[in-house]
Amino acid sequence: MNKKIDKIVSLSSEKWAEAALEAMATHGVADLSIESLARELGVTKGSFYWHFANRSALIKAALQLWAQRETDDVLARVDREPDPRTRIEKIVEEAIGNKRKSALYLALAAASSDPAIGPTFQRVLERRIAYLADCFAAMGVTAPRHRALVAFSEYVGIMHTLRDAPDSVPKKPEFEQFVQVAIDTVIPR
Amino acid sequence: MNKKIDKIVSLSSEKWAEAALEAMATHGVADLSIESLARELGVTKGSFYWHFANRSALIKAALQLWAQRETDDVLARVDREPDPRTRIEKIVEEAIGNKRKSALYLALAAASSDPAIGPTFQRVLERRIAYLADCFAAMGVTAPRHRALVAFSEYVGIMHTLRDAPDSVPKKPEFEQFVQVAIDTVIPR
DNA sequence: TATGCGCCATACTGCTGCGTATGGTAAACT
DNA sequence: AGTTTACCATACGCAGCAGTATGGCGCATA
Repeated sequence: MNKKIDKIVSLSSEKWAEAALEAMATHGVADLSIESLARELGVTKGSFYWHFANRSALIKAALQLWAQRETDDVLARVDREPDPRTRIEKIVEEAIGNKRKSALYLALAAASSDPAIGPTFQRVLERRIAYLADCFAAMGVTAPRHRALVAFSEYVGIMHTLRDAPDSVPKKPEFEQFVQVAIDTVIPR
Repeated sequence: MNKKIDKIVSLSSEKWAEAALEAMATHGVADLSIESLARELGVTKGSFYWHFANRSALIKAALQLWAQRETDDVLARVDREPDPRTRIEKIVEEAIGNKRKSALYLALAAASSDPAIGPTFQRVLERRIAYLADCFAAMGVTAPRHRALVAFSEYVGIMHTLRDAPDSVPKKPEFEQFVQVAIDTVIPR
């Protein structure tokens, strides 16, 4: 019942959750196994089942960690920007550039039918879409909610295309033009 | 070495491939198991391993079947339309409306790291993107290839959003407006 | 110093699913 | 009629993984 002890426990379980996020980003949620995680962490299953009740609990904890870091932090950072249009551009840039974040997002999305993931994941999506809708509303565009849905879908789709058809996407110098076209289609002048 | 025998063999293996597509669309590629497929088909594994060498061969066959039906047939049907803009609209409508096709596409995409899927899947994507680019080029828009990438990504993203955040997408009457906004952002007036 | 507890290792059970080996059956062929 | 062949069932070995039971070690506290 000590404060110090609690901290140690949470840190250790967070270590498991972090490793789970890493594994899910690289191999997918379905291939996430306790024993392989333990091997990577240099421990055994005995450690895991002390910190978590079962596999589902680990996934929930990892998902919670992801929701906090990814959505809360990003939106808090972007929200310091006063201009709504610049805010959207910042989100797009942050999303497209980070390959690990994209892989993790797509891995979680692929497992959205999992009851341990679906509901929370859905809430995160709604939160992001609502934020985009607020940005569009602040810009005074028509049908901000619909535009937000389109913008978010386009962002997800670009991650998808970059992963599944990288050879079809132009490289370095031309890539910036492609991103610009994508932004221009979503954000009205 | 009879023609009739060959036909029977191919039909039987095609039956397996069809069932595999159905299972992948509903439960994902990772959860595709030979034994559960056999149960659904009312046979046992003995049948499967006579038609296919292993699980990977089944996935390849199913993927081949999907590539033919989905891409070849769709593009051939759409290509009868003379107006390029109408062609794109038809593709979008066909894509968004069909829930099963979307589920199957996203399931295959989620397993694109599988060597039995990745290369073929990538070629299909390039083919679709190239077709869209041709449509845009026929319309005389600027940067048709970039626009094609944006349009395809948006199409994939909408499937994603519909699956993972259905409550965030407007229903029946308002849904059409949303689709119209999506089309308007991609196709210039 | 003894005792409790946080943390982890070891060793097991049980299940699922891939692949194989082998036998059986019905129809086609000789 | 005998033989081949296409097709499928049965039975098995094997591996990976979830979850449990139990023991051990170090450190703090009493």
